[in-house]
Amino acid sequence: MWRLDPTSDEPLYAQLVAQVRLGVAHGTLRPGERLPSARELAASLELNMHTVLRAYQVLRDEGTLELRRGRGAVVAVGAPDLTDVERAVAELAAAARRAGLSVQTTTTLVTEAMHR
Amino acid sequence: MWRLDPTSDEPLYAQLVAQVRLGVAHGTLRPGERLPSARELAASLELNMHTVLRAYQVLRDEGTLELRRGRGAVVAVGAPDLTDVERAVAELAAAARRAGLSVQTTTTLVTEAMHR
DNA sequence: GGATTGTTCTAGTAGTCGTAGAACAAGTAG
DNA sequence: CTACTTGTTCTACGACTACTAGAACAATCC
Repeated sequence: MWRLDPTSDEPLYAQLVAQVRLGVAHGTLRPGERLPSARELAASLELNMHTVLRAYQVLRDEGTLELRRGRGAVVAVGAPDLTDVERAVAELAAAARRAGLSVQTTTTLVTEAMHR
Repeated sequence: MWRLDPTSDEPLYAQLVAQVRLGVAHGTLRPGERLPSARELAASLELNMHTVLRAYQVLRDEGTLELRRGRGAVVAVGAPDLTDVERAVAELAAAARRAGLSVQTTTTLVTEAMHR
């Protein structure tokens, strides 16, 4: 876990957010599991504490994490069942690849479909 | 077409890019069709020409548009068949909604699946 | 009580977004 | 050929975001 690409156009905090979301969605991170503290993770990734905290706060605001002083960041309860979702994702990825669509166009289509 | 939201956190040029991509993907914009010139579109949307041109250049770099001086922006050839893709998108949107996933988490899963 | 950890504050640098004006080059249309 | 259109390139500016940095504070854990 925690593979960051500093040259990406995606902000570092957003990369952290995405990886935690994927971990929770895939079951790699289970409800109740404790993540490294902001200072700890920042030190090991050679980032600033505020960068990590910003990611944690985004995840807290969307209900993925619970943050408490002294204890750190804990994965919230209520992990959804993703078997249907993962099958649908695989089918979509295959269809989009056959059609020659870019990743961006595909995600744009998904975003459009979910906003209705 | 051309519905922009200036209050969105998504940049204006990115909104233009997404709309052209969707139009081409859905067949609303057909290969060979001519888009408004950058100055023209900027005037009608009350934007700066550079903002529109930035969107056009992104679309040119990914092969969606062809830009030529004096003629303007033309949709490139090679529009894919999207029947399979659209069915897969609809199924994924439904599954993600049932699982309670956010739009962002869902698109993150799609991006991850297509990068393999 | 002492250590840990999130919270909040100020502050600085770098880069992006959007706007703005201008001049230029290549193509179109007459 | 001429006039017009259109994309290309350049500099410049204000506003905002991303990231880093240091410090002090408050709630929690052991």
